[in-house]
Amino acid sequence: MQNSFVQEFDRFLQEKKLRRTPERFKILTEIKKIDRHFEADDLILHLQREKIIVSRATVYRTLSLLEESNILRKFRFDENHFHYELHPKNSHHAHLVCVKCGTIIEFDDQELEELQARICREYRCLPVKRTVEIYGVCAKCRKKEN
Amino acid sequence: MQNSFVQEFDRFLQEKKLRRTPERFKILTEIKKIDRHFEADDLILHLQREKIIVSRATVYRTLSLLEESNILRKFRFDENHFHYELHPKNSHHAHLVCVKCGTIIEFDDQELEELQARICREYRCLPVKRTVEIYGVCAKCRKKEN
DNA sequence: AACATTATTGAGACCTTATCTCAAATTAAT
DNA sequence: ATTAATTTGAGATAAGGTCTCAATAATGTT
Ligand SMILES: [Zn+2]
Ligand SMILES: [Zn+2]
Ligand SMILES: [Zn+2]
Ligand SMILES: [Zn+2]
Repeated sequence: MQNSFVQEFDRFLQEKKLRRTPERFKILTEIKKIDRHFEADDLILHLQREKIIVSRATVYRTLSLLEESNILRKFRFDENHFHYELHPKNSHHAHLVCVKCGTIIEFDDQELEELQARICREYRCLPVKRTVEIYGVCAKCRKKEN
Repeated sequence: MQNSFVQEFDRFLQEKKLRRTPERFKILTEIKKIDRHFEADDLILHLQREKIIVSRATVYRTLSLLEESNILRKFRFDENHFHYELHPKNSHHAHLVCVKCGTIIEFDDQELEELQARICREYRCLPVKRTVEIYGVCAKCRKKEN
């Protein structure tokens, strides 16, 4: 089941007549080892630590491909870099982000599914995706403050 | 009523013991002339056209102050620059963004108010703000495609 | 009004993140 | 093995925004 990402990527590359290079698979394999949300820099560090030598350009290019193939989801919180996460199929979710410590809590957003559908119907818009982020001070940080 | 933004900013600056410089007010005045959403670059262009000479650094610094004083709201859509808009008090709204032409449609998100409250209660989180963006292909762009 | 104090400004350097360029290396088809 | 087309890596470049610091200007005090 974890490995299905590799198969999926493989299929994607074949379909698009792109090449199945070792670099691409090494990167995906490393991503699987990282916990849910990560940034490009995290990934580059992980690769370096594992002595997997891949250029920064290739990392970014592969991230794009993984996004295109719906294996990764790309997010932007209030910072100026992106976050990525392995895309759990069929499971849209939204984020609760602590403005103090940066902790990201995920929550299910079934009712947002309906909101999106309704709004798009109303404006005759073809829905593509959505981002829903709530920012606040998490329980831990609130304790610390008091 | 439009002018209340200036008064509000004035009050904010006084309270924070910041200085009420001509630059700051010229920038806010220019912002009021721009339609709803704008980017820093838009603003800088507008100022140049009106021969209002203010440095880029000051524009950015003033934008921060205006955000801090809740006169502006700062957004990031899927691009890598920010959007700003005059913050219509008490009127939260969310955005529907066309992925083809970039058109931004605003919609009311009263029901998201409740979602935010509920989620924050659940995670004992103190809500600060939220961003809700739906991306899709707008009616116009869909027509063009067919 | 002049002074002292402190904040603000502007010009350009700098930073971060990400993308682009192009020659060299690799893949995959024949 | 040969060939054609894609991919890679190193470093240049771009975009967007922030920082630095000397010069300037606002405010409070006399
Ligand atoms: Zn926190
Ligand atoms: Zn997530
Ligand atoms: Zn459109
Ligand atoms: Zn808006």
